[in-house]
Amino acid sequence: MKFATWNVNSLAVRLPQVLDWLAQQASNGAPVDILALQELKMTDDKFPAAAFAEAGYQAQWFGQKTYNGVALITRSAASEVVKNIPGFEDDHARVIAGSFALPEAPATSGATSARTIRVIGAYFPNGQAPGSDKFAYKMRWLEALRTWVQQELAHHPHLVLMGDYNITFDDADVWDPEGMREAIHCTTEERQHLQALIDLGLHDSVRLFPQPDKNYSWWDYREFAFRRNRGLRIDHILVSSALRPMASACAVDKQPRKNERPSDHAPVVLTLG
DNA sequence: ATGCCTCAGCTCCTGAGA
Repeated sequence: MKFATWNVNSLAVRLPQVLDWLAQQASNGAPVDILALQELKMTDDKFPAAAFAEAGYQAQWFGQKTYNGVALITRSAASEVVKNIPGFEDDHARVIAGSFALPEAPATSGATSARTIRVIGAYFPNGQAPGSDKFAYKMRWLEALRTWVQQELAHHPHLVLMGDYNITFDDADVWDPEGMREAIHCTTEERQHLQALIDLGLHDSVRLFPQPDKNYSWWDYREFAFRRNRGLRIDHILVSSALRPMASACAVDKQPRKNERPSDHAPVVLTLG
């Protein structure tokens, strides 16, 4: 079972690249089962559901004009779909969650929660700069997310939280750690929130496996940052402790960043089983 | 360089991204 997250920076612009990438993944033997998209930048009525259906995918989406917007593109049907963090007032479309059948679940337990996987796709706030109103919103959002994910984990031991976190774990995720010391995406406060998610019993999938040096998921469009590999690792797939033993591979796929007119983010891909 | 690139929108500039 294959999971992926990709901030596409406008689905209207990137749709052909997403469809090509899904087709290419399938032709390589293992199709993506669940793809979380961020930054759709479109209203719900503009979502290209028919194009995904033609490619063999169902979709759940939560759009917004100009900014934000998230979706789950999936081979099987979603249930228990939730949009945004319950109880947290938010003008932004940043979260979409769904439950899916888990084929690899242990046969010993008959509980529904053991046979389903809970998937949360999220576009974490950027935060702009420490001390700004947007940073304060990011902190409030992170606090609400943690509280909700804790509740979700209690009901769904098999849980994946993936998306554009807009937070680096540590200096290894930053091309210039000294230059970006306590800058946005790298502050102690943001990293404490990320650690608080880990402390709920989640694991950074990428770090479960050997990775290349300077392993990033986002590169600025400017200054030839991708060519120089001046990037950040801010897109993450966190898996719960119950799922961790099933993880067999996880990596950033840099190939789509080499496309003509690419997103500034590359997809991260996790294989379970 | 409070810029550099890219995208959306009340589009020939501005806000936002990260």
